[in-house]
Amino acid sequence: MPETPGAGTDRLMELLSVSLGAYYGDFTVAAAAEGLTASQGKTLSVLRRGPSAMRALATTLACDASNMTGIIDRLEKRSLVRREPSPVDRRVKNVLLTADGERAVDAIRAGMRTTLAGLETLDDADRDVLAGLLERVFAVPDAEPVTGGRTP
Amino acid sequence: MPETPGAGTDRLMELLSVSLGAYYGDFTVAAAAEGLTASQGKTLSVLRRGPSAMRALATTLACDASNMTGIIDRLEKRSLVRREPSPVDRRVKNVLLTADGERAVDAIRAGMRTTLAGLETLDDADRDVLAGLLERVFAVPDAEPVTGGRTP
DNA sequence: TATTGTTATACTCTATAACTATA
DNA sequence: TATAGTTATAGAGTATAACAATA
Repeated sequence: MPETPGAGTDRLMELLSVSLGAYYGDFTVAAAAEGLTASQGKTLSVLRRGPSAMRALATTLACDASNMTGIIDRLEKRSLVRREPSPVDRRVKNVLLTADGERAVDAIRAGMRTTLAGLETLDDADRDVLAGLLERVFAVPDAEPVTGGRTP
Repeated sequence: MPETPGAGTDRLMELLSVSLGAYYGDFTVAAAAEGLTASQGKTLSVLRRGPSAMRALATTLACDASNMTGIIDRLEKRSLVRREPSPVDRRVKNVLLTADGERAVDAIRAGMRTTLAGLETLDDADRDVLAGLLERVFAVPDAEPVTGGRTP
């Protein structure tokens, strides 16, 4: 039972700030090597998981829907993504990655050498532990208490 | 001995990407609550560790020196930072946080409720483990092999 | 000569508001 | 009426190139 909630939190917040800052810097440099901005790279990364409507994309990227138009415009001009009208709702447009877009995402990931090198220093067990902790802290692990579940 | 280097790396990279997105989103919202952009908030956070010359600040924030002029201009206009000529080199200007600037940084950190809540789910032991792993992966643990060090 | 900070420029990102075409 | 995507606009971030002051 931690007596002082938030006691060791300050140090971890600082460490997260530095760590994720390093990750973000690495990502930005790798994206720039492909001639892409961080936002463009992030957009492509999200689309790597599958097609998405403009609105959903904006929600995922936590930006206003009006931004997506410009970002997707520029990516489409470079043939990295493609807009496609939804078959079920004529208002929505789905965005999908082209083959070139997939290649770009992979190139960015492969170009994150600092981060990759850092991860290589961990063995499989450590990776599992880190993954588990990150999931608990950030993935908000279906935190809702199951209806009717026990509350000791 | 990991037979397949990079095997479990993909999943971790994906997880880091999601974690960073969550952290950064939380930070951006908390900064916006103070009327600050993410870049401004990041700049203030860096200055929380101590004063810094314009050039050093740009290096830390991984952006061009010319950007800092505008960012610091806007922060200074709001009395969150102050420029001060260096006593030792008349070319350099040191930037320091004002009392209001310190308050703003603290408010941002306190406003990152999602991240703080996530960290609260960890007990002290877990926090130590996470901190240790992050340091190993990102802090670039003086990776250079000590000259003359053993290479088993 | 090299470096620090700044300016000028151009492009991208970002949110707000208003518009259109659907639903 | 409500929603998806777009446009217009304005402010902020970003890199490049050029500059003055200083080292």
